[in-house]
Amino acid sequence: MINLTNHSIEEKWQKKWAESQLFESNPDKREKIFLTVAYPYPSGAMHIGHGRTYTVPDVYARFKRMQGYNVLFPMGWHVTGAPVIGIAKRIARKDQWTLDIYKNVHKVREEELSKFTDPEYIVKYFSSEYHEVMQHLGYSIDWRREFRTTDLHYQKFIEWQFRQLKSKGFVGKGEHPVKYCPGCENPVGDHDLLDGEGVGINELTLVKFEINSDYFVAATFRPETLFGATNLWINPEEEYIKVHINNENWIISKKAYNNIVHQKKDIKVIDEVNALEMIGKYVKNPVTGEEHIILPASFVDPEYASGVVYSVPAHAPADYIALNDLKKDEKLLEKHDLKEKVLEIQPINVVTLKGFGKFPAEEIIEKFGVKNQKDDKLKDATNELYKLEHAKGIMSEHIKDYKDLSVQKARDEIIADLLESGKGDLMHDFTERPVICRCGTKAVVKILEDQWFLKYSNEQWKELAMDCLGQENIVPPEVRANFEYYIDWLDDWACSRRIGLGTKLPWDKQWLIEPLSDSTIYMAYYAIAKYMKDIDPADLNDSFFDDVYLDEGKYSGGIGGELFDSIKNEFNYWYPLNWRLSAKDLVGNHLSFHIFHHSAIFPQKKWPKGIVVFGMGLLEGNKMSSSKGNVILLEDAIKTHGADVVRLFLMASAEPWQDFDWRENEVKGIKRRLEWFSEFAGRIEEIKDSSLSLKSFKLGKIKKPVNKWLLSQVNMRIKDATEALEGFQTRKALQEALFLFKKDIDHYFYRIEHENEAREEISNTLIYVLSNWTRLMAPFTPHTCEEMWSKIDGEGFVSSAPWPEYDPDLIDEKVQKAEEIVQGLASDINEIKKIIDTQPEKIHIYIAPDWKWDVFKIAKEIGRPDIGQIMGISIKQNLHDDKKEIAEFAKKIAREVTKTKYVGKIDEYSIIKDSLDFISHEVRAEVIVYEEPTYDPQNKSRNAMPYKPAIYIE
RNA sequence: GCAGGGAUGGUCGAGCGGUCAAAGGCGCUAGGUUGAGGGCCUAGUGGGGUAGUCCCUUCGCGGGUUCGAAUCCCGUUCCCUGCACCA
Repeated sequence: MINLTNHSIEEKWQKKWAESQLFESNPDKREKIFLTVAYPYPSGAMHIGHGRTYTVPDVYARFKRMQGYNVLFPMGWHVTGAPVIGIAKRIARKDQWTLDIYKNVHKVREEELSKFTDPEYIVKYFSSEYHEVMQHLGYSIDWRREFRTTDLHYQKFIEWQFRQLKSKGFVGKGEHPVKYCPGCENPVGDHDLLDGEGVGINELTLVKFEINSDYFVAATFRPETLFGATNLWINPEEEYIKVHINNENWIISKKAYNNIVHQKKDIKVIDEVNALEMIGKYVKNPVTGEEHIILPASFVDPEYASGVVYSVPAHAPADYIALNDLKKDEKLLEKHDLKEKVLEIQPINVVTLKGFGKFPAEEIIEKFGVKNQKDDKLKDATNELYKLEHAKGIMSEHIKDYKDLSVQKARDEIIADLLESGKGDLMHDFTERPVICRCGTKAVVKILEDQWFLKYSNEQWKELAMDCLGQENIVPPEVRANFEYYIDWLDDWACSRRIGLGTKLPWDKQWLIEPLSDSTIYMAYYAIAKYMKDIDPADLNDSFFDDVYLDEGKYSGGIGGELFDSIKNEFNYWYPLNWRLSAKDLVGNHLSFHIFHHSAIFPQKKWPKGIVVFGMGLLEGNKMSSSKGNVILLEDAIKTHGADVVRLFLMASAEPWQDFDWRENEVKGIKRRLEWFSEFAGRIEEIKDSSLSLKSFKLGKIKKPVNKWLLSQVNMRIKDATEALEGFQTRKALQEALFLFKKDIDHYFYRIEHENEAREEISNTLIYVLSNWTRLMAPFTPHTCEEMWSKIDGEGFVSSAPWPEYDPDLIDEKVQKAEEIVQGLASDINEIKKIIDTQPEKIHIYIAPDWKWDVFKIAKEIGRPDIGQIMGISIKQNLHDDKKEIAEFAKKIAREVTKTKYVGKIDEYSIIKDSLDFISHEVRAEVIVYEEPTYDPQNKSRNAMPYKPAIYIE
């Protein structure tokens, strides 16, 4: 047995692999496979969740290598991006929470932690840690190609990539809303927030209601309801102001100005407005031309949007109830002298909604039991109605320009119309509040101007991307629909950033290239990365990349011709990429970008060939999360369980695209299974009574059914495991190659326990099994398998041994069925024994006569439980004299036959005869099998059926 | 709301027209092995019945197609994931 937590064995093989340069892949005559997995963003320690991500490609790479392919599996470090900047700042600020996480979860030593005020240091620290852990796990990575995305060479590559995209017209300039902290004067990401994580940004429509050549500007999510407006709402307890913008004066709340000022150019405050005085005045509806009164409402949030709302009591529960509240509020009405004007306001229907009357707002308020405008249930009622009308609403008959349109469609058209006619505008606000920066300042939505975009909205580009996707293999196939959806849906993507590490936009150096955009075609960089250490970045001009990657133009620069040629050859050998592996949640951006960028830059023959998508990791049923401390570090897991156990568990507990759950208990189970496997050779030696060697081993002729059975099983497992691995189904492959296989072998050992003859045939069978099994397991547990392989004199490394190929001639359904018959017979006898509750001395077994086999075959060919037809054909063929018996039998098997797998006639007599020792032992009695029922006092033999011999116990 | 995926026995999870009372793991029960324990091996793990290989109920819920459905179709309820500037 191999001690799995004896790390010297792991180290020994890792060292030998490195010394023999086994995984350093160079172009040669063989067929190649190039696979990459998303390079990590090393802002923390590597935990078991990451472990699965990187073990899958390693297993596949090892598998393909054994199949004879030239496999390239490289690794790099994605250190561009903003998060580490925030982390470094927080460490510098001695933020306790951050310090705790890094000390206790990421297990960074005190003296190292003090250097973490430098973001570059953080990524360097963790990328070397990742590197080490990956080596400890025995990954078959070609480390000569390792790089960081801040390397000067890489930056040259990215600059080229972006100039390419720009020259093709796929990069454009525009504006874009972001979360922004006025205090820090910087855009903020989720990790920079104290509160408001995951909050989105909504677009609202601004509608201009004229009053004395100025405009009250109301914000709405539902501009299609403008036709049902009855009045305007403002909050009389808040301050309102007049601002000047685009030669217009807008009236909005003072607090709203603090947001809008970040979104509109050339906007300035020109006057204060007395809100109370405005109450009772009239504004003009820009689409209907009607006059609406301005009324007071406490529900109007002065901080949200513009602080002005127009009222649609027919469809907005808040408006409806605020109007009712006001109608009842004698004091307030009196105060503003509004009584008559308010009482005459009636809701106006705009949207027709099946199942509702003219005023759905009224109905939904009753349904939810909302009491007044301060009731919490108001929000639920509003959401409910909003959803219903959005999904199923139709514009009513009397809305002349938009009638019969769906609400969704009408809304889009109205927004476009308002913008075009200058009667409306757009603004943004958060979906939820509050959103607070870690510095304590309230964040706002800011429109960044001069922002650069990747124009994923470009139709030609989308088409290219679709074409590229169309020729790729997607694993699992269900996510293809996802890709199609996202490629269609993706809009322009802001690809420039103000803060973070990364490459500067080559033509506009104030911007950094955003990290999801500088990691889309870097697989092409791996192909050339191993040459970079001897190359001056200055020699990597655009002509270099044009020539190497696109075979366009001619390189002019300092790199020598011979060297240049091998770089170019190397790329053309490895590209296109065969497999790209990444996480499920990146389908909508990173992986789609990968497709977009390849299709834009590379000719079709260099387009990627396949994508594999990963699920998430759970820890004892809970989501793994470094920030919550709910992780196990890989390094720790390796120390306690051993590298192979960790690998095995990660591969066996779920398919790559499913979520896996790290349960300590099950990990221990896996460990025992692997120990069992590593003991296997020892058990064979015990049986053989001498040491094993694969040198000069030959299987020889196998005669015994049980040995044939095992050979059949082995070959079936090889076949199934290989097919599973071809499709990245590591779990299924291991079910076959380890768990079910182990059951076969348990069964086999149990079966031959009382076998004293044919020891040589048995040990030969077992050595055959061992040789195949060790190779079958090698991609999963390479250290254990190398150790076993060397102990049995396998040739070279098992890592480069030929992958076992199944022998179709050895997979024999009849042999498998025969074993089933023996098993079934023993358990049937035991069942009957239990029922009659005696300890018999003799058991007689009768097999089905030939005519029953014939009838059975006929029944099988008919395929349906049609007794008449079975009998008809059987009688016509004159299979048996006694028609009554045929009838009886036909009736019995009619239904049975649809449930039984028919593999042809089996010589049951010799099968059972060969297994008499085993059956006798199982049933603890003497067993006699008859070819003909020469002794059958109770006429039990008539019960015999194909695959089900009859039994008589006495 | 939009898109995608899912609901299987105590639990995790295969199966995706007949070989399905439904693989395998874990858990539980019994037996064997062991100095005890662990481990390992064997058997059982929805209910009932019988000299037998059978019957009944079950794969979210309700219908349907079929000689036959966990598997196909329709409806319905519930759950998970993503929806962007975050790697």
